[in-house]
Amino acid sequence: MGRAPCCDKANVKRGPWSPEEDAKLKDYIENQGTGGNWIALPQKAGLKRCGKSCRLRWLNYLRPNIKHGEFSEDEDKIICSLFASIGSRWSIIAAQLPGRTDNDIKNYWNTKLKKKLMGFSFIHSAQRKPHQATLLSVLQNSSSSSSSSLSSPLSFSNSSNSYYTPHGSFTDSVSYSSSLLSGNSSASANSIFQTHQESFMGPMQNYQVKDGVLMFGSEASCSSSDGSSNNQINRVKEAEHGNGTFVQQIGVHDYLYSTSGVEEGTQKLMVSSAGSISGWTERQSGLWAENPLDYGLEEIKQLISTNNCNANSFLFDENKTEERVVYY
DNA sequence: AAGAAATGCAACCGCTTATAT
DNA sequence: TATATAAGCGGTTGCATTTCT
Repeated sequence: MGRAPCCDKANVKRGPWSPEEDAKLKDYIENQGTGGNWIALPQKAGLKRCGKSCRLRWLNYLRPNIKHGEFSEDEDKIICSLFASIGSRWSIIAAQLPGRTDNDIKNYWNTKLKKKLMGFSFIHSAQRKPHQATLLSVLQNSSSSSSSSLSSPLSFSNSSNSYYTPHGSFTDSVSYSSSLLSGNSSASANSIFQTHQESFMGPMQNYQVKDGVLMFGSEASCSSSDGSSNNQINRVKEAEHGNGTFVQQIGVHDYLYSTSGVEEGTQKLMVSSAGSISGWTERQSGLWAENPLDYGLEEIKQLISTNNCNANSFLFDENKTEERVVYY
């Protein structure tokens, strides 16, 4: 037996919202708030809508500071890089782009950004080896404007000995991740990561999935060759230390997290199966490979195609043969 | 100019997760 | 601890608009 529907679908209006409905919802929420109960809200606000529909309308369209319109190059970079690291976790990606909604980003990715990336690949595929085209260069070259420094909360680099380092507003997600890291595993995220692990070759060899945690780098290389010590890595433990910091134990190694920023050492990126991203200070050097997120275009393409592997909606429609000729 | 195809995006659906009881 | 319910989320759909033939 399935769960009860959230509303009586026969008695709720569906489809596009009218300006009058928008005004009613906006007025009500601005004056009364949501009251923490979306299900009851439409009746109170005098709307013949499902609570879920109201919530969606508010979050995606009516709430203040929503940014509509063109995405900037910096936003493109953030979206692509995060997609490459965590997949289609749109809400997490949206959290790094103030004013953007997950729905907006999802639509933008599906309709434009994917094509932008792949279109670049089409242009350059005859000029360079696939793995030489990093994500960064793709984005930079696909833009007429070249920005040397980014104002985004993420920094990017395609040089050696550099990292994709969460900082600035990204530290927000550290505290966010601390809750997610506590064992909520997402099957879909796991499967995505595992699929990626199988799919990625070359530059992406330097990460692995361990007990639901995607780990960039070459941790396996520090394990004993017989693999026995791998078992020690499998358990993730964490302990709150107050004042915004906590220590996470991954097998035999401890990592210090801080909501106030990374204090010392080398910043690293970890993505848990729940999709959280954390920067941390590595206490023990030599565990991780460099450039964990210096994704090549091929990896992005693989990722895109893997995410759509069972769908007719692969990046390019089967009927659109022009692009397919390039890649297959 | 008209019809077809492609595109973009708002909204819906249903599953998962979080929370209250 | 188990169960019920609401919220959150990502995938998908449907329709209006734009572009192509």
